[in-house]
Amino acid sequence: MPLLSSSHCPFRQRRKEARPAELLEAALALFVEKGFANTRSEEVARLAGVSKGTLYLYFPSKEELLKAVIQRYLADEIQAGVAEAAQIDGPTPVLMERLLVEWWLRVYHGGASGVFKLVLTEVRNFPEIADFYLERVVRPGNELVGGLLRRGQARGEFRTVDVDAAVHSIIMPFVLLCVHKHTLGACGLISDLNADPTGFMRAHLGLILQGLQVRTGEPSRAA
Amino acid sequence: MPLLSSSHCPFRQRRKEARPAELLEAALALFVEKGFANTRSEEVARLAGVSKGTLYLYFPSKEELLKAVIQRYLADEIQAGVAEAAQIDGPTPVLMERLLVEWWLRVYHGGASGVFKLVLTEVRNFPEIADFYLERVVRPGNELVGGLLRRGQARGEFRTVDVDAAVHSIIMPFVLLCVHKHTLGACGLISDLNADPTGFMRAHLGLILQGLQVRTGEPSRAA
Amino acid sequence: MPLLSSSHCPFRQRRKEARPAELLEAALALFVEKGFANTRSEEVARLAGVSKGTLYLYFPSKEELLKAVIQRYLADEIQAGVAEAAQIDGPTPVLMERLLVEWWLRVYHGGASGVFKLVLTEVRNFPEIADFYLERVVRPGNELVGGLLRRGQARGEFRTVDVDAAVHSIIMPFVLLCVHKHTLGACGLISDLNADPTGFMRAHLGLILQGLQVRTGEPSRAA
Amino acid sequence: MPLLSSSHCPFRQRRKEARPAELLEAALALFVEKGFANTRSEEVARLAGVSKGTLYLYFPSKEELLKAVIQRYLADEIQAGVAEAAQIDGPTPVLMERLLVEWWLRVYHGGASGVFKLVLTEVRNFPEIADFYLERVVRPGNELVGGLLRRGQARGEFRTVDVDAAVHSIIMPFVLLCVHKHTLGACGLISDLNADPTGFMRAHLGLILQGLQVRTGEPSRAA
DNA sequence: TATGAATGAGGTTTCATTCAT
DNA sequence: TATGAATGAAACCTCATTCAT
Repeated sequence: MPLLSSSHCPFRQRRKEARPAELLEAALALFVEKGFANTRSEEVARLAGVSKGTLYLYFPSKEELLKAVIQRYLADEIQAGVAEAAQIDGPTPVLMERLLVEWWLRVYHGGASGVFKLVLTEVRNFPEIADFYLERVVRPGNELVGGLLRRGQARGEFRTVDVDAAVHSIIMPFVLLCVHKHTLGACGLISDLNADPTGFMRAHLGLILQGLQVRTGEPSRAA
Repeated sequence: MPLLSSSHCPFRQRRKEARPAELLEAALALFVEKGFANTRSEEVARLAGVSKGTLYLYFPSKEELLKAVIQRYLADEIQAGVAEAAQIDGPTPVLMERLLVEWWLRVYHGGASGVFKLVLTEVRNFPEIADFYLERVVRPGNELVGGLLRRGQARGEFRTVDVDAAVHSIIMPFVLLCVHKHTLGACGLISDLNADPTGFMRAHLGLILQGLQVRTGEPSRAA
Repeated sequence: MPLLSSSHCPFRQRRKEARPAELLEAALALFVEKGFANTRSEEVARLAGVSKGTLYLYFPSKEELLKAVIQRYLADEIQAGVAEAAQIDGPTPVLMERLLVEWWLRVYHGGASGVFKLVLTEVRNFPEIADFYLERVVRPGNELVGGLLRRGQARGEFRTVDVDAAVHSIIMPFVLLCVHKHTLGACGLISDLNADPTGFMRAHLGLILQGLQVRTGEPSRAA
Repeated sequence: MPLLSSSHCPFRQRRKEARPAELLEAALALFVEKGFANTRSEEVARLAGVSKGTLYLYFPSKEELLKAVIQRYLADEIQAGVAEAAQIDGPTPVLMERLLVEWWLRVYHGGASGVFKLVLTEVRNFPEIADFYLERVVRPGNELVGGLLRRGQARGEFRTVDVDAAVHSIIMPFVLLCVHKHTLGACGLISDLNADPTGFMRAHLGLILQGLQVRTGEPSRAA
């Protein structure tokens, strides 16, 4: 990022560089809340504190703005999680608990949370989103969790299961939790779920980890 | 005087009674595929084989059509599942496997499948949908699965777990599987998941059921 | 009117012959109340107790229905007034008072009243109406009142005035009173005027008749 | 930063300020000519030299445009008349002749003329118009003329009559003259009336003033 | 760089009229 | 004769996008 770019007029310069981020933030909030088609581009501009025309200086169309929002808010968080995963060590169940719950809580409370709803809502209309989402979100996510599962199996900590299916069993509730936050949860309902996301995440992972335990008398893969 | 007016026109009469269902079917397909806002009401009419104006003879507005679609396609399937659950008996794990997988496969392959996407997509714009969805879908569903879990715990088949959380651990992947069918799955991607939904459902439930098993040495609630 | 026309099926026959009148009555009420463009042809049919299609068996279009309404409800009343005028005799001021007030009260309380509003409202859109209205309403009316004025002048009862202008001075408030009944008067307002139309008519004619009196010292035409 | 934004665009600025008046003028002409319901909002825009969308930048709906037209074109003229009346003095009959005929000729030839037709045509559909019309037009008008009548009676110039009724006898032909200008008069007919409005107004007022004269031998109120 | 006035394609909805029964 | 389901032209209004300033 050009933190110290071209020099004249420092104030406008700073604004100019901040604009895209401000517009993306406004767009994320509104697209998630009202849906892409129901958000007027002027609303995005106003929420970002600029005028309609200015939006088009930074993004060529509303559709490109949508894509930019998704890219911006998903890639970061996912990559952070993957990077984190590479750095820690210890018994896999403990590791999974620490890594997944902590990571996903950041996702849940951060900007990326709403993007899950946005992607589900808009992929059919903008199929390019699918490619990006699969490449940058689904695949790294699956590999991260799948890697942990295989690690646990290799170390004899987990019993032998269909890794791909288990990955989905683990991740899907996490994803849907985010989606609910911005759909039913935003209507003042389903309070039990979104009232205590941490509690649910822990309970969910606890259930799954027990499901992965090596059953007595059953030879684990590592044995 | 048309003394027989109530049935004086067999062909048109039959059409008149068939229209609403035909329109709802067309609306479901298009709303799920393209989103509510991106579907022109004329498209719905054409797909149902009638003209723009005819749609408005049966539904007062596009918005009411949406609500009718959701009501029509969800209530049926859910109630069928609940009714089924009341009639069978046997060991709870077997029962869960049979009931949930069979039932949900019908949901997955039937019309209700797309409604999950539709609800997630549109609740924020039409909050009345939330009430209906919670009352008719979320609550009965949670009670069905929660009842099975408590039954298993009471019979000493399952260990003691947070029932509400476990319900979500079980159901959420089933729901998201339906949503994926109509989002990423419809983009020709994520073939592993939507290529073999039965396989995933079985694997998922297998993992969960093992997670619910009474651990050796741990006193179950029933013991 | 064919009161005893073709013989079979007396009930339907009677209905069939009553239909046009019933439709005209319904149309008058609705056109006056809501305006021509804001009245749906189905509403007219329903108020007349028939279905949409039946209306078109009797009138080829909504526009023709409008014209028929105006013709039907104006011609009668006006001609009645003219006919009446020819039959009475006596001092012209007394005659005018009797004739005009009585006649116009019938108009005011009858169906023709609303047609004045209807004509003012719709002539610009259907200029054929103007011809009919002028020929059948304006001209006979003017001639009736003008005739009375000239009769009074000839008999030395009225001073010499511009007859055409005086005709309008006399008639216009009568016409506007009818219009008000269906416009401002129908909004629950201007109660003083429409609360006592007879009172106003008498007072108005009284003022005019005094205005027509032969001034002392001024030679009347008859002298 | 656009520090001078409030005036940074002289040409467009001037247009922006001129637009509402231009749109109101176009709307008046078309609404009076074709009726409110028969005038497409795009026609109004085109006549004002702008596009459909621009109209909606200045008026939120066609209905609001109608109300704005009525307010704009009536209030001005009426208030001008009232203001004028307060400033002159002399014998009441002379005063009435001068004031009413001059004032009303301005109304007749100005924009307000058509609004009378518009109000009569549309009050039933938009009852809010009635309140405004009564408050701003009917009441001031009645008070103006009523005041003159009472002044004349107090000064012994007029005989005792029902003031309210006389007010209507005076005003109604003036109003209907305006209405005729835009209805029958616009169809190329009734030429005698609208060919010489001044003549009619004078003749009408002359007749009324004679009707108000103190009759010989009758004690006037002032005597 | 930033603005916001202007555009016009496009969407929802209405309703006069037709026609099979 | 009477019905009312069906049609589709036409109206209102929105909003993404442009461009003069």
